[in-house]
Amino acid sequence: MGKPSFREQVLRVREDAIIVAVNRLLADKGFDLMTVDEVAGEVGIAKASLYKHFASKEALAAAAMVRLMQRTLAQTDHLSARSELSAFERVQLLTRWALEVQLAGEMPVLPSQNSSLRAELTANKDYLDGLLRVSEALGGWIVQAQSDGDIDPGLPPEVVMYTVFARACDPVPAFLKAGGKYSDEQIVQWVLSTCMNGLRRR
Amino acid sequence: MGKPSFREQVLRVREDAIIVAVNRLLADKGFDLMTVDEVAGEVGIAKASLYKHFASKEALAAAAMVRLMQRTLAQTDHLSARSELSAFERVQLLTRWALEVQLAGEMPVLPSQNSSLRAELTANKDYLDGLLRVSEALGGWIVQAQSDGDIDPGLPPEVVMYTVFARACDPVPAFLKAGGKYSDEQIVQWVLSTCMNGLRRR
DNA sequence: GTCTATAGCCAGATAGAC
DNA sequence: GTCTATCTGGCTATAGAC
Repeated sequence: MGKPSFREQVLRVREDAIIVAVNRLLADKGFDLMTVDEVAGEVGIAKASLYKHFASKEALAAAAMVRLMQRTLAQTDHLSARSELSAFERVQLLTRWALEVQLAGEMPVLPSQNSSLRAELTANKDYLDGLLRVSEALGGWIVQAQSDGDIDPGLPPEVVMYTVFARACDPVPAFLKAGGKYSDEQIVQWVLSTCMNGLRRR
Repeated sequence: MGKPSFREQVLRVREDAIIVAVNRLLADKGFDLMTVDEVAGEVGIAKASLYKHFASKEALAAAAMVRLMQRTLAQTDHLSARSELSAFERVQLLTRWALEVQLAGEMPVLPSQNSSLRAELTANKDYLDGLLRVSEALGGWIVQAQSDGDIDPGLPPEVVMYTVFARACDPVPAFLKAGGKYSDEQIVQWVLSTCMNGLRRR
């Protein structure tokens, strides 16, 4: 475990640039319409060079998803550290963050049906590890919010968790944004409140 | 406008079979992963014969969307005719119907980014007409439910409408179904209640 | 209108020189 | 590791016989 050489650092920076480009293209056009040529063009290297870093198009997408998981985990840790927040507020702020990322055009979206993609993700240890840790933190908040009386205790925690996760690919914000009539903040508030009010104890 | 000949009726039945197959495949794999060969195989005719009925893969998908719109419109008319229902109940029952169609694996889903597909749909008079009529009916119910005090009057009707439409492609039901722990009816109830409670006046 | 056979194209992946 | 040039496979769409 010696310190990375200068050459290794350059490589790392280039791979980061690739992943950022993939992330943006996935958010913009989705997996199927994104071509490897576009990724190479965006980064400014030849397609063959891309394949020296990542073995396949699926591997590119998986790398973007790993990055998303790391960002999500960082946000989760940040919210956990804010001791003044209730569990419900943590759930709400994580959902808000996801909506903001989506409206900023930085939320990669994958087709849930593609099996080769699923195989790549379920074989990716970094992705699974990040997903697990996010789920554990969010699941803990949900259970706490239910015992606090903020979230309906009649809902299984996993239903609440999926509902929150699903906000990351909710088509409503993009539709409202396309209409051009409302600010991003206004859109976030409406979608967030309708989501969270639906989970509240009645 | 003479009555259709036997030959024309046979053709019509065959085209219906094609559209049903396309609908199922779209629900199952989505537009990009669906191949025209699969459609032909499902119907049991040669691919070239398909192209005598529909000019392109996009036209196939558009036909499936027209069928969906017609089904939705029929459901809308049916709910309008039930005079014992409140506007809010009509909104709720239409949403429930969409969730049930989705869980039955009959909800075709198209990539919203694909531009050739968008062009095909926005050029299709039957589709646009159906969409308009559904929107008018649903929009009327929403405004009525707001003045009845059932739906939050602070939400623009279009926000409510998009939120309802979005249930048709909500990933949460499929996730819960994949878990295998709950019945379809239980899943529908949870997703429906969290959605509608989020729209309610508080 | 139905079929078989094939054209044409595009995108993922690779060969091989540097 | 980067490049140019190329291979390969699969998919949409069509030609042409019946």
